[in-house]
Amino acid sequence: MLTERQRMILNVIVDDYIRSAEPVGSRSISKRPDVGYSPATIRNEMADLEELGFLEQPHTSAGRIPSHKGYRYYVDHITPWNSIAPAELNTIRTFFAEKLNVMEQVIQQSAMILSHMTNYTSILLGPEVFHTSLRHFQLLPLNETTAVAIIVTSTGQVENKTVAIPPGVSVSEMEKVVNLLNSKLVNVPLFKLKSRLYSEVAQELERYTSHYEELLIVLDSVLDSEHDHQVYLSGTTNMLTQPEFKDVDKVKDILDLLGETPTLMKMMTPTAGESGIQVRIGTENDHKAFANCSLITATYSLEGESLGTIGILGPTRMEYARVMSIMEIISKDLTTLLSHWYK
Amino acid sequence: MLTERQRMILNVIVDDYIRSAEPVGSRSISKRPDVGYSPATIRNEMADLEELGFLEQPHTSAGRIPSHKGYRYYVDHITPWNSIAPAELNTIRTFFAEKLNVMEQVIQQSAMILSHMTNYTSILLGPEVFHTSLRHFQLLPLNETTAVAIIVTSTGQVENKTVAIPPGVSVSEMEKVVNLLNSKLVNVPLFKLKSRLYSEVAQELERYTSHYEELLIVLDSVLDSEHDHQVYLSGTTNMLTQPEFKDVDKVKDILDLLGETPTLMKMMTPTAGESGIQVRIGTENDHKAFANCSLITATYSLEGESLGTIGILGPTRMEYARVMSIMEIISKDLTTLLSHWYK
DNA sequence: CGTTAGCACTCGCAAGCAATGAGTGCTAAC
DNA sequence: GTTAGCACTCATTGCTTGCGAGTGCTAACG
Repeated sequence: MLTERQRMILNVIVDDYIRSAEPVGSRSISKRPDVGYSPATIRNEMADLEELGFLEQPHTSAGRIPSHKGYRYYVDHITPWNSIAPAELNTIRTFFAEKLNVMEQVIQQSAMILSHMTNYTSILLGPEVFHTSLRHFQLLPLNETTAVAIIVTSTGQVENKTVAIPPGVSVSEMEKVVNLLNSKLVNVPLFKLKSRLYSEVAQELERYTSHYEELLIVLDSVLDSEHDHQVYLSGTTNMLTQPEFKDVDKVKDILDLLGETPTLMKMMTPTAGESGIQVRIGTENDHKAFANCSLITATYSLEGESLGTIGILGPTRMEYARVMSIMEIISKDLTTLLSHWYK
Repeated sequence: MLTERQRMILNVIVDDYIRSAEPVGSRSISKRPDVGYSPATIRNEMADLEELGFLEQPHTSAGRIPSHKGYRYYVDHITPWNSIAPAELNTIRTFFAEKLNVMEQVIQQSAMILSHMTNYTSILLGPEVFHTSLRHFQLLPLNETTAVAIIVTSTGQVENKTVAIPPGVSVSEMEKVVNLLNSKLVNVPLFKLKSRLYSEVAQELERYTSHYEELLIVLDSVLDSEHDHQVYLSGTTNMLTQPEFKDVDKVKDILDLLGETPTLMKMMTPTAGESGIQVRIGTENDHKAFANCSLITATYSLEGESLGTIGILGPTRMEYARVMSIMEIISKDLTTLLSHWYK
């Protein structure tokens, strides 16, 4: 569809624009040592590329900038992802060599590394509910009226919730309930807990205690605990350093959106069947606030099943090659780290 | 020091500037129905006020704006904190009437209410370590090599940490250790835990187990767990809506600072001996990034001892009266909520 | 003597305008 | 097919000008 020369020119334009954030003119392209054509020739090709929809002109008499389609082509044809210095690779490697034994810490630190290395905003999604099951359930009384319910998951995460003890329920009664839950619900995936509570536990519970209904309500609320505050952000203010976001209003929309955990989760949840590194350019993100942003995501996994997602959000004018290499490395390293842990 | 009329004029100027964010001229003051003087008279007074350091002129031939000293005077002489609508009061009251039984949730929600009602940024400091003690300690084995240590505090907070089990330690040994810790350390303030571990527990531990040293290292790291990730932010992007921060560079510094938890903690920790509502205007905050911001803080307490701090960060041109009323109410309500809980 | 009217003066700001220059499209020549 | 040349476009810059909001000062007024 595109001639070799057109591809080359498109590449140069995207690269240049990523660097400078300014429209690229024919003259500056022609002056590059690896381009052997005069400005006029370049101009002809650029006109063609614009007609094909790969380039845009902010206004007549300005240079060209890549269109979304142009970025898309560029991204789809990035060849060998060089563009990452050995020193940087080393940063990553030494990080993962460190002894980190809390999942949450690993994720958090990974987010920081990502945003620092790229100068964009990083969004990490923790291990997902779907692949995590209950390992242990516990209830610790605090005083006569309240207790802490503790849920330990198969990935070692611990969630807790303070609950009110229904009046009249004795300690031994509570113990029985806890034992019942552990025998019935261990190894059940988290997202199935609530349905299992009703299908398997409820009847038996009725036999154990007279406070059947109150207890069921409490247990329901415990198992309901949101397993979704597991979105980690880092480098949000990096957005502000990008020249395209010097307009405060635009950036506010973006930052506001970054504050909405549920939205982020939806955005970062991989579409079924897709794996590897995903790039969503500009309006391909279905949020209007991200119309001028690109989101690059990758998944990390355990035993072939994807556990979570790492993502980088930046302007459409993003250093795709570089970011994609970094993501590739980090997602792989996360995967191996996890498999070492749980083997 | 100031005449009645000067005070009145200063008040009008501050009020006006808070509303409009634009320098206030003599004419507009004179036109207010409650001001019975001509622009010329006002001008004379304004010249005096400027000489005294209460007002500033951005440039000749512009109106006046309050200086830091002017704000300070204004704040110190705010009289009846009216300025809060019954409907708003109701919002707060119904919020605190809701059944909230997790400390963390209360704090988080309070942060949201504060930022929503004021349209500024709210910073909340959770209950401090100093007034919290250990209620319960627990160790849950995950598999042969790792376990989750769980610490429940007297305020109902639960912290957990994954630790490696020293090889060779049996389950019964672990249980003994846990029992020992509970008998020795319950009701000890969190910040004393580590010293008590060595002074009271260590010797006895040596008699119980042959893995004395390894276990001590593990326990040390467990009790070390940072109790400091308890700064809650809400409405950070509200900063962006203020006209004085339409310059992205300034706002970036502020947002960056807001991301630094330790700095925030330091800033929000009340200076000894001070209580009630504190206002720090402009450069009174010792961070250069906050030179154009004001920080209003209040503490909430339990049984007379202050537990934590709530704060609002906004531009120096802040609705002091309004914000201070809201803070007053919320800090009091937080205090009563807590005392109801723990009584 | 405090207050006010009047007036000259300052100065930021917006509008208008010309010069600049980067960049284009087109045509004709190589 | 490539390139040199040229007329044209248009955002940006710098400059001038006029406007108006606001001041400070002086003199007059009750």
